[in-house]
Amino acid sequence: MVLSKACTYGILASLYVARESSRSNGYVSIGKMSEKLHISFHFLTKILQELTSAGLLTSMKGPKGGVALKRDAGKITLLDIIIAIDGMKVFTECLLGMPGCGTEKPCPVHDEWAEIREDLYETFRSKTLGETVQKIEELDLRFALPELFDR
Amino acid sequence: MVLSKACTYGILASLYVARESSRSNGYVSIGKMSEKLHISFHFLTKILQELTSAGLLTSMKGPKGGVALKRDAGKITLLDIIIAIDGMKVFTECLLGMPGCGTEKPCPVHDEWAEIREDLYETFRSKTLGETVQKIEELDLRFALPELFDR
DNA sequence: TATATTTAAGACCAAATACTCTTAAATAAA
DNA sequence: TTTATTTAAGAGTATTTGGTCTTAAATATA
Ligand code: SF4
Ligand code: SF4
Repeated sequence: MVLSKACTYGILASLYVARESSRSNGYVSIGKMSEKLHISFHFLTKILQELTSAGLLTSMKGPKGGVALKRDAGKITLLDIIIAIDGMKVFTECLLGMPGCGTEKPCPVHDEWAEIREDLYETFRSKTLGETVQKIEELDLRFALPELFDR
Repeated sequence: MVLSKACTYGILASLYVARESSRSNGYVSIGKMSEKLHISFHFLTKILQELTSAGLLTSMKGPKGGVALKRDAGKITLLDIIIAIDGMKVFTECLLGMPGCGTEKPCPVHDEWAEIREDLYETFRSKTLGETVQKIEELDLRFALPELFDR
């Protein structure tokens, strides 16, 4: 698996928050979100805390509390989320897991792997939450586990 | 990490076996191989057992025993090794870990991910152990952990 | 045939990841 | 100001992956 489970949940949740705030603006409840996305509340909370401390979300406690995007949805990319949760290693790690190996004395699959890694990076870097949510609405794409949130 | 540790070790070991048999033909000792590649003997043994039961290697017990390629090095691809150890899931799995999601109602990154996955598959499918070993010799590439085997 | 060598098999242990639970702190609203 | 609600923090548990160790079986060779 390229991304950790926590990271994929983080992406799905961020998209959910971006989508909700584009409608109702205000804080999005983690409890409600966890039900809609079918992700364990406590686990999701912890993941969102990472995004908050990374400066991508803000949170508020108490009734009507929850999380919200800190920047505009058009200014946060999927890459931002991934780096905050899994780190850059996703895009720098070696395919064959060799330490200290690089371009000077590469292994036989380095060139292809470096290119694929670059493609992945570019894919995430070029997608903002805003654009992605828009695409989801337009094309009726899915971004939740089995049952998509009702409406 | 795209490939499991076991899988990367399996690839490195297969290349080692292919390289050795191109010189000395006969069985390659797992003990010696584990020293040269700096991989734990017992762990390596277990991995090679998987490759043996997958029909990629043959083994022989006793003095002068070890493992050898079952088919010609030009007839075994890196993909064969990967499928034997990690399975096809490497190339079919969803980037966002969504179950039962496919092309009919895809998520916003499906197209890019499907293409990247396909590139990866093609990279491994197109590389035989034979060709790869040849490339290693010609270009003096590395395929062992820190210390490459001495000669 | 006896012995040393080597893989096979599987139990076992360790570390990382995934997930849960409890308690505390903040805050909105009654 | 009291209470209900909600996130924060961190301890605790489960599962998966990575790795070790022990014992058995095969076989070459002395
Ligand atoms: S050369 Fe191969 S082994 Fe080395 S970093 Fe690149 S992909 Fe990894
Ligand atoms: S559409 Fe997205 S979530 Fe669904 S299988 Fe493809 S990559 Fe995964």
